[in-house]
Amino acid sequence: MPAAKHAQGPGSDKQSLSADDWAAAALDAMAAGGLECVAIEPLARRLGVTKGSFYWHFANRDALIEAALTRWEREETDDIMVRVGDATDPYERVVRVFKAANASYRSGRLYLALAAASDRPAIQAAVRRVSERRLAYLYECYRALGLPEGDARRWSTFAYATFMGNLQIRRDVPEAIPENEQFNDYLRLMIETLIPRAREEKNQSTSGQQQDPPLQAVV
Amino acid sequence: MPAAKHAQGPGSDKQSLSADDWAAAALDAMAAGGLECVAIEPLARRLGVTKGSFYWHFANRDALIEAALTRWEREETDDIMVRVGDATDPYERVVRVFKAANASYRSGRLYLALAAASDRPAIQAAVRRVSERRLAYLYECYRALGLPEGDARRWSTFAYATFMGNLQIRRDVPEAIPENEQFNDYLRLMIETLIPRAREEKNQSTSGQQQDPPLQAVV
DNA sequence: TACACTCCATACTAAAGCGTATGGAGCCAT
DNA sequence: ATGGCTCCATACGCTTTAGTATGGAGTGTA
Repeated sequence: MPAAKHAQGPGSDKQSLSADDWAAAALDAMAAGGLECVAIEPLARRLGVTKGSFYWHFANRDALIEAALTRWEREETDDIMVRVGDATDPYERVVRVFKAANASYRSGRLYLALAAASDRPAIQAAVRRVSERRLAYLYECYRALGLPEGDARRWSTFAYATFMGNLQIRRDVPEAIPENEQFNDYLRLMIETLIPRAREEKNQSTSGQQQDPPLQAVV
Repeated sequence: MPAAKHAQGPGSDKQSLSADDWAAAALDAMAAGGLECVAIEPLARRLGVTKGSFYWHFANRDALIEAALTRWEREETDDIMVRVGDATDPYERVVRVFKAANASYRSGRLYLALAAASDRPAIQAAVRRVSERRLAYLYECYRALGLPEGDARRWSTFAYATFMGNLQIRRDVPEAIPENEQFNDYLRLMIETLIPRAREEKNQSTSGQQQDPPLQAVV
């Protein structure tokens, strides 16, 4: 199960855990059961080693959490870059962000688990940085769509809130989120409602869901 | 600090904790620091007693959590009833729900803390019931606004996602939520966007925030 | 006065988790 | 082959917490 890739060793790449393996395992445990599940001995059992391994790679539990947060922030940034890709059209960028936000289960659960650790300042700071980065990205998209500062600020916050709320609903009441074709209708409603340009160009009705070009499923 | 109201005792109402006092303290700890903060000895210290008191009122920690959940569900129901009040107009009802969702700090933190305890089936079930109840209420509001089933389903889920996301943003990135008059603009944008009747009757522009009747602040 | 009941304090056990100390197996160099 | 380095196992101590056992102060009742 462990990736077992050596970090600085030149030759040997057999069975030898790296610090990053521990960080990855910590994130997995975090996404599965929250911060309290990031315990050293259970993680060691999951990795097939004992505490002796952990305390060679890390000074203490906080160091592990720190490393996991660093890895998480990098994952999040890479994720956005990959999913948004090379889209230059701001409308297309927001659409892709929207689809991405509803696509990855693990990413959503991880964010919610980390954000719930409100008593850890380091975690709180990382969560804040990630959210601020996303909000700033959305804000720039709305600016590029031609909205003035105030409107862009409001629309981007509005849109981000809807992203986050969908994550929450999907975790807490999964059956409330439509599936398959129903989900496409739901996604289209949010996209058309939350991107002003879409509303201006495509229709002027209030529900508009039958004559628009279909969006392909994202899951 | 403890309310010290006797439950079944006829005469004495001096210093004597009831089970509900423990449940209330558990919810407070939950809202402040999550489920892991619901520990018996710390709670006892906060209440000015020892574990002996706790294990007289409850069989074990799970029983306390169960009682706290019951109290929470009742609080949530009462809260909605009180805040929505006697409004019969569905538009007004949704507006009030929206304002209420952004009004109570503690309620939002409590929901997020409970929903983060994904490893406790009892908590997960209570969170699901509360969310389903809110979603059903919103759905009926949108139905009363004249929307067909599919549209009402999508709009109510959309709106609820936005509620929840705003709670999350307010906890994780507080400065991202506008304040004072800026907040009123933000609130108005969401309300007008998320309630079809408002968009139909009031304006056809895309941002519309300067000539509408002002909404009073809710905080 | 004797008894019972309510509510809580104190003193334990057991388990889980963090952290430390130490040694040891494998490998590489000289 | 000897020493040194990397990575980990084992054993221990410490703290926190759940849970139990027991007794005791206060109050009411016969």
